[in-house]
Amino acid sequence: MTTDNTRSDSVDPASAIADPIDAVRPDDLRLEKFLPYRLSVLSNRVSNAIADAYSARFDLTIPAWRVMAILGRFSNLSAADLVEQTAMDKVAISRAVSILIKNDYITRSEDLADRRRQVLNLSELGRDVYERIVPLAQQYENDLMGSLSTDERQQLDSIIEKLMARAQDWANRGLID
Amino acid sequence: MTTDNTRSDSVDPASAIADPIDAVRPDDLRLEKFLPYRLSVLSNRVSNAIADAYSARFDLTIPAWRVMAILGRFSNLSAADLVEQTAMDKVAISRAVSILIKNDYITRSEDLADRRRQVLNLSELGRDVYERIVPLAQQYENDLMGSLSTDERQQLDSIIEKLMARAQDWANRGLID
DNA sequence: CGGCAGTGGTTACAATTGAAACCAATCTTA
DNA sequence: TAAGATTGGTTTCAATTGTAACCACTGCCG
Repeated sequence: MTTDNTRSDSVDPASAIADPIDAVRPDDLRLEKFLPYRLSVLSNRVSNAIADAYSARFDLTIPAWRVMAILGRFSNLSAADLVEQTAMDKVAISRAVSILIKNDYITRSEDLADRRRQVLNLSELGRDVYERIVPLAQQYENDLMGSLSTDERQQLDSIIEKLMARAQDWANRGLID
Repeated sequence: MTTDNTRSDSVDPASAIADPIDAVRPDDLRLEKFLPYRLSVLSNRVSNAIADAYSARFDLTIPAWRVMAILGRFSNLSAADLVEQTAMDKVAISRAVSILIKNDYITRSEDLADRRRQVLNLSELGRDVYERIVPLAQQYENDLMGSLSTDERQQLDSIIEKLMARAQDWANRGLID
């Protein structure tokens, strides 16, 4: 029996004549309007759909795909470079790289100048796969963007930048308190 | 040595005089412009910041907080009702509920009409905590929204709805192929 | 009624993720 | 050039999450 909570059980009798709008707790939080919640649901839906597509077609996880996406554009990167470019942490990179090597999608070679570093590149097979994934990814992107007007696409772009910057502040300066 | 991949190694000599713009592979994918990636990074940053705040102050995970947020507004819900309202699956709900009960934030009672169902409500303690979390959540929301103009807030709202609907389509109709 | 399909919810187990410890190589500085 | 600090990357172990199987109960149909 889903019932709205009214204030009836906690309201002070003296204010019982208050405006009816008060019948809904003024500072309840509507989860479905709460931005962090909505972002999370949206992002999960999108990511899950795409993850399914990649794994079905190429046996790739999203982290592994991200690494491929970067290595498709830039060559001779180290794992640390990938950390910079992907917003993933080094453990995730390490795991993605080891999967990709097992699949022969990328190659790893020592950096003779600094023997801690490993130099990563797409293999030929990896390049082939990359060239087949990119259109698929773009198809998803286009399909999403297709639900927006040209104006909305620009708006979204700039809105995301602003929100990202704000959330980044939180991480840097410490949280709101 | 981070080097841009140019087409120099794969370009056909006959087209070497092509427009210089062609020096960047035309169908590379720029991860940092790719909407699913950006959504994921943004959502994770926001969620992590908030999760830290909730867990530090109230020992609550995000799933548990979502359950509280719903129970703060609606009473006498079953776990199945929560599934409907939160976009979480029933296992996640079950786990969140058991944590909340352990914390004495919610109460669980049998539904005599249907003995499979459990009726969930905030406890008094839970209501107190709820009333302290809501302002915190709103502070995060306001802080995020504070980086946007009034117009942008409306735009974002409608853009999210559209993207959500599209992503929902993917889940329903099966993926793009 | 008796059987069986469907619902509400939990449990068990595997896969994924995160944090910290760790190893190896390099850099710094005395 | 030896000692400690730093960097690059992997491993280990615990916590979180996802999937499937499961149990208990209800509701339907013969």
